[in-house]
Amino acid sequence: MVTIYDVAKLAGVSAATVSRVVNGRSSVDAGLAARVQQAMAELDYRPNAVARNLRRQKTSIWAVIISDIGNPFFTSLVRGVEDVGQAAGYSVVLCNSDEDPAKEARYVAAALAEQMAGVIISSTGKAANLSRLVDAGTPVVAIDREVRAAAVDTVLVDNAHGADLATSHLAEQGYRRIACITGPRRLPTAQRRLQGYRAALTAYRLEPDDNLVRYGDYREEGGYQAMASILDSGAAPDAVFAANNLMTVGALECLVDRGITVPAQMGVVGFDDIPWAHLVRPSLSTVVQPTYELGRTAALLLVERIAEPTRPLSTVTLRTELKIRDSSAPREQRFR
Amino acid sequence: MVTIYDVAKLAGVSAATVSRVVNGRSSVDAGLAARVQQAMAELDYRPNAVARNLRRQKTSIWAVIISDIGNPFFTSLVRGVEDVGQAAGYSVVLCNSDEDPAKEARYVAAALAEQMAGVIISSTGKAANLSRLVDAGTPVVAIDREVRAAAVDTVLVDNAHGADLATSHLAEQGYRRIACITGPRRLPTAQRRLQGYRAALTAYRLEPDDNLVRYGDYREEGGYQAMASILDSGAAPDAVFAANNLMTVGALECLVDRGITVPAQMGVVGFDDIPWAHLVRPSLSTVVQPTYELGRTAALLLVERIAEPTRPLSTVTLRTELKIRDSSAPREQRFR
DNA sequence: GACCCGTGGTCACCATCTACGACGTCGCCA
DNA sequence: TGGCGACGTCGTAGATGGTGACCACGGGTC
Repeated sequence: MVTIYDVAKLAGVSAATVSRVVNGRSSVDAGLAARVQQAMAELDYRPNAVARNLRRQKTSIWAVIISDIGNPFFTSLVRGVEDVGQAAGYSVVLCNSDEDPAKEARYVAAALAEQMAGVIISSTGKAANLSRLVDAGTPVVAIDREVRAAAVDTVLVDNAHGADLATSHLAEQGYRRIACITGPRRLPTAQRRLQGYRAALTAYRLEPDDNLVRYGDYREEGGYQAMASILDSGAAPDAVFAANNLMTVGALECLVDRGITVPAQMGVVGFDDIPWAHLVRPSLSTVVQPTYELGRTAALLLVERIAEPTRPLSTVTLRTELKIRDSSAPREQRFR
Repeated sequence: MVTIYDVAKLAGVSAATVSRVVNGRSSVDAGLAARVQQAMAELDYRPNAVARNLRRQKTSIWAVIISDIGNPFFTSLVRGVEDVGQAAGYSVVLCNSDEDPAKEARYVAAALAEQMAGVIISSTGKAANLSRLVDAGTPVVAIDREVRAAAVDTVLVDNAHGADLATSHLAEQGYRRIACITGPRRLPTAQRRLQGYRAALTAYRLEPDDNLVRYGDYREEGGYQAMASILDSGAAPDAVFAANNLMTVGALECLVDRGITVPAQMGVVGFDDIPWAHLVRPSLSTVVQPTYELGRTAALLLVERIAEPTRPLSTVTLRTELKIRDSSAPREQRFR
């Protein structure tokens, strides 16, 4: 490995001068600087980031800890983070916790041990993981999922409102027995989306029925199971609102398997878009989240938090939007 | 930050002893070890990985550099890498090059500077990036895409064979004017898949026609454009083989927009599965790659390479499999 | 009494950064 | 013109946290 001393020796200066040239922090005589530059080029010198990190007590890497790499929700979110991060001089690496608090804890520990410059995290819900970062002084931004017990900047979408939109839309289309498949109980997004669903029922004077509600796991399998369970319960839904994209897919699969046609026999609206939603037949109505913007916003917050660690906490809530496609076609056209 | 010295002072031992307890390398008296453990717990001591990395001259992190985080192909591949990596004591972080050699170079530079323990990379094609890693002694495994000019272990799928399978299948189903949308010219996977397509044409005595071939960008947009271009050229295809999943989706969209029905007017087979392929109507026939296994195999090779840096290079080629669904239904049923 | 082994401390080292001080030059003023 | 202060530039030295080679010590064994 070529070190700063090798460069210094070749250029006939001290290591400190080479360091100054590399970092451009302090003024160095132009002639000397040129000699150093040449020596660096000649030796193909690359500063050792590990040593630099140790000395500076921080790195120039951000960790983005996401809860499910298989969920396309995160891909454009990550792009948003990356674009801002790169522009600000950071490398962005991704860690996949797979909804497993233990795996999340591992990555949090790694981020701490490696002294990452910042962390953006979609938490599995364990506040302790976040607090550990905050206590160590690592700048953190929570994304998609708020963590009440931890004092961190947060970027959310208006989950309740989006769910309300979706459910209201179904109600307006004439559906009367609207089921809801929400996410894991412990996740605030699941709670909020359920709230929004219930608010819409109330607004449209539809009878709430616990037999129409299930808690899934935010994955395809869970959506399938929940849909099957609702159907088997005899609750006789005529529509379903699924609280995330993968569960919507799972629910659809279940409906296909049971020979239930959408939307003729069952209206469907999902929360969060899926790629190729328009290729799926029938095309899926969904609550669309501004995923890229979510990532961007989180990254901007992180930049600000790094620049000013003591600034007051902020929570940014972004708007969702209902995208109406075929799976929630008006019921009255067929049955009234 | 709690350092090893703080722990040492509290436990009344030297820092070296604490280090020994932490790493369990050398024998330490049980009583002392217990005191050290207690002191560590009391202070919530976490070893500084940066300092350790500097001293040891390597980290315990793997970087997986992928070319498109939006492509679901990579998600299960990454899971395969992670499962093996975690088991072997490594943390796995993801870097997204977005098919941009400059971004790839950035991440390679970061992996070098941070002295990553190993790198698994799906290269954009710039051999220089790989060689830089190899020259610096970083263990590297190329995945999905071979890089001829670089001396690295490689894990591939039988691209030509898979493309041959897909094209032959279309031919057997009675399609005669089979188009091909392959990937960027510079990528070996694109070349191999085109080879396989041509081999199948030859085998079935179908006339090759350059008007039926396009080079896309492995993204949705490129698939759309390529499909449109083929249709506009007057080449009159009756089927199309698209050389990756996202381009297949793009091609389908184009067909939908033009009112061309699949498979009645156009048979379609894609390379690499997409999630929810069975929900898309018509359901998509695809060449399925063993993505999880790809990741797993690459990770295992990396482990071996780390253990034995001088072992001879190996290339593992995994089998693909044709999954027949509705988009390639027999042509003769309708037209003969 | 010599040797060995288990145990634990000392110290050099990893590559880089930076506070501090030294040195030289320049300008200003007497 | 000489002296002094200011400033720019550069080197020295210590610091960053942890590791491991080496050494010292003490007790046991032959």
